[in-house]
Amino acid sequence: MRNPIQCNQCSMQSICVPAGLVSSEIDKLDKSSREPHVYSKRDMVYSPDQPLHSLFAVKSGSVKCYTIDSDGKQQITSFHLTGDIIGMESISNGAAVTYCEAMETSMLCEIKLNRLFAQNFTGVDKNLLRLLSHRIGQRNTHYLNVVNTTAEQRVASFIMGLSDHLYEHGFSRNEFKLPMTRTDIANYLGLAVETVSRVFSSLKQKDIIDTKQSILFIQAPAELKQMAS
Amino acid sequence: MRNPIQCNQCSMQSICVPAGLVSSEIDKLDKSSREPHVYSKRDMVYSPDQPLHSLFAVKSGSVKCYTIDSDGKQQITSFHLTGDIIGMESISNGAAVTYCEAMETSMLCEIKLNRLFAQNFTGVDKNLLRLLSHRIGQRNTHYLNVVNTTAEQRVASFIMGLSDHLYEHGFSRNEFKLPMTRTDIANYLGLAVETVSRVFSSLKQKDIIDTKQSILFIQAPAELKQMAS
DNA sequence: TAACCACCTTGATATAGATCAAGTTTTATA
DNA sequence: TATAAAACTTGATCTATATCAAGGTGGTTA
Repeated sequence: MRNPIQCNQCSMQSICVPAGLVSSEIDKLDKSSREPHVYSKRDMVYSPDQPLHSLFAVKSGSVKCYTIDSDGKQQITSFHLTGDIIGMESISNGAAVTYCEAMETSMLCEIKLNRLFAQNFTGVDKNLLRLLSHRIGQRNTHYLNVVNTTAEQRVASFIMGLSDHLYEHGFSRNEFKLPMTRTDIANYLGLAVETVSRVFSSLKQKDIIDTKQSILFIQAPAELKQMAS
Repeated sequence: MRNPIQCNQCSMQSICVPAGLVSSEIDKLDKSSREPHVYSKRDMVYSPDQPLHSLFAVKSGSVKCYTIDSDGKQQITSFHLTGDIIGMESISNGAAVTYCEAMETSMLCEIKLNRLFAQNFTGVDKNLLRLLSHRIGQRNTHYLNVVNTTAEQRVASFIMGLSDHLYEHGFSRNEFKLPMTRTDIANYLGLAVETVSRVFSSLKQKDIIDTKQSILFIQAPAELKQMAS
């Protein structure tokens, strides 16, 4: 692709794993690690059991990770937006464990693990360790949001989570595009689509949020946070 | 404590993080890292926000990790038995994020992170990374077991999970002690105690399991596995 | 051994959210 | 731009599991 953003100019430097590298070392990364790959909506980044010895950094766009059980039912385990690193659960066995699919046109950088493991790339391991540790915490948080909570709490917490993430990555906190369908949100939160739709309607009626197409406006962030608690 | 088992004789060598160390390096571990600490029932291993720069290996017994939300409600996030390493989610910020409490008399080894990070302990980082990656996968699995599943599926899957874990650590696959109460199981699975009790009764009536005090017998492993699917 | 207490079980009832159904709006495609 | 398909919404009904209630069991301590 033309005009790729170099790692040392990338907005993701602080979160991307190669951040532990000094500038001179970035040149040692091979081309596929330096340049983002473009995925169109519904393109698959990886599939279960596929050998995988890389992480991927989401430079732009969004992806969803999901499993498909024995009777063909999809279960979404995570959504990832700009600034996320994905594929961490594959390190332990060198193979993908979920499907990972682009929800819209997205750019992802591949980060090859053998490069990170090379001895001369000091400081990376510790960074990477923190990243994985943080992800374990995030998985726990999502679990806590789904177990023993009402539909309204789950949806409120989901929206707040997106809002916080986007804000941390320089986007608006109270106005953003929802890249996933209601069906996907419902699946992710363990609810029926109809229930999610009803919660959205109810939040709109209370003037806590508003929507225009896929744009979401948070009108009463404090109330929403309260609900999410 | 008298007669501690040395790391190089420990049954947990293959899973414990210091496994990456050669024998001569084990002597470099300080005393607290070499000798297990004994916890009695209800003793706290760590509490939220407490500075934590160690992992803990469960050499024997069992612990539960839980959070307490703003209105005082406990939510169990994980149970850990012999062979588990705990505290991984604390690496990212150097502080515990949950309570960790012994469910019975238990022995835990403290593994200090700064020892693992020391350069001369090569091979450890990669091991540790695999361990964390595996834990992310486990968290996903637990989430999948709780979201969009029936009470019977959750309980069946929970029992199978325990059975598999114990078998992997040299214990009987079909006869073992449940160290946690029904209330704790219910909380962990996002169910009411009464529901868990009813599922146990129903499984007993179908001759799939049996119980005698806190001992659980799996009489029809195949059927149970089928239910768990 | 008694007696207390935590834990467990079973039954009756209530309810949050699933499912079923039908229409509306938005998005994609020719 | 027209048309089809996908996504979303709202209403009616059903159901799995929560909640409420009460009794039973086993384990611990004096």
